[in-house]
Amino acid sequence: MDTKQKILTEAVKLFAQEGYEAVTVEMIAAAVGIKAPSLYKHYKGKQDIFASVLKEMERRDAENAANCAVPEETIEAAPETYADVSIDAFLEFCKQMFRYWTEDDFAAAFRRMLTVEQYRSGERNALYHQYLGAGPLQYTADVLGSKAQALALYGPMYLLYGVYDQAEDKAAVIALLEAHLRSWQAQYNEEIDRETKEAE
Amino acid sequence: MDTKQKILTEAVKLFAQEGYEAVTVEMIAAAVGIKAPSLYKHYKGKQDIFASVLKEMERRDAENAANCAVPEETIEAAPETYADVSIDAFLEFCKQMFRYWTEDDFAAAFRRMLTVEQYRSGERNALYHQYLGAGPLQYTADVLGSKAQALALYGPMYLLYGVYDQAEDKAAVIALLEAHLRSWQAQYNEEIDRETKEAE
DNA sequence: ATTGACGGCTAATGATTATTAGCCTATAAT
DNA sequence: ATTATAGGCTAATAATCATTAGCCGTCAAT
Repeated sequence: MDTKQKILTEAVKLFAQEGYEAVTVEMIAAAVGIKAPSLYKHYKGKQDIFASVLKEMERRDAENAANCAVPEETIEAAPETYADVSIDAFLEFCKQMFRYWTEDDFAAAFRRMLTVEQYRSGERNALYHQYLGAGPLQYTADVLGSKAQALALYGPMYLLYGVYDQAEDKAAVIALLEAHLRSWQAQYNEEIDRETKEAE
Repeated sequence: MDTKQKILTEAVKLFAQEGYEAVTVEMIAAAVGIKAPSLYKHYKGKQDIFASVLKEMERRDAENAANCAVPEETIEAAPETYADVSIDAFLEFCKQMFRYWTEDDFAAAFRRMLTVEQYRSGERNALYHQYLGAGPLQYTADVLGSKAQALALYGPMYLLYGVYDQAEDKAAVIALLEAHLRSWQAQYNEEIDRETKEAE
């Protein structure tokens, strides 16, 4: 029972580090602590393990999304009065997402796996962008109502994923993220002010 | 003569799309238009081809850097008077770099290759960050004298690499990049003003 | 007690693949 | 003219790998 799950968690780590083709079923089996043929008692083959990793991430992502208060109708519903508090909530959501994709072992490995597999097929490219690239960027743009502001907010976060991965001091990267979110908000507020004045 | 070079340009494209392990020497040979054993008249083997791709990029990068007016002592030398024109020059340099890493076929393929190979060894990870990750970020921070500003400037550019790769309308991404550079500069100028006033 | 399924193992198989051996042609240099 | 080299080819080799066949112990349910 436990073995079937462990195969997925070890496989995603190996796929992330080596890439799908470079990982042998023997490597996965060794990481789990069994022999290669035993894997076939749980999955139909290597492809099936990969597909199951995708399914497992889908499951975990839904689970995680349920735990985060996703701000749905923030700006559109109340652009004036509640803008500040809504933006605060959205930035908190951004921070939670960042921590999820870096600190959760499975999610972090999955992110790296998609990164190294993204160019191998249109399907994988779509998944990469859905989870990590154009997807979050578009979502942020929808929330903020501005593509340029979305780029200014999410771009640095996206870069920090890679910085986090290789950083010795992980806490320092989180601090850098928080500093970014604060300074983005300051700049955002100034632009809102400017637009409000221009509207007069 | 031409064959030896073509092997590198076809190999880097394949390595980018499939990853090193997933590429067979036969695939490279087919892309070049010869049979696999003929590759060994030019290179010692697959590893040697990969190593030669790295060397070739090093050569091209130096060549490209020579063509770009790299602003060395911009801010440090003249923080007050020439700050604006220096920043302009640096932003132009950023744009040139972005175009190089997206529009130059070899550089774009090399960037994707490093992206998918970055986790396979410490050496490759170091190369990835030198060319694309922490390296440019650090350089930008040195030029601007601010890590936060470097993140705000380079983060979105880094994200746009991925957006560019999958975009149907490449010109629109370049336009997005230019809009980003302009709005970053506006925000940067405001922060400089604020700091100047606080200093009084 | 027996049975059957679950999950491990070893051994075998067939495909793929990097690399080498050895051959042939054209062309440039002596 | 001859010769040597560069650069292509086919055929062979040895290794690696995914997958299958078939065996065995454990343990829960009948």
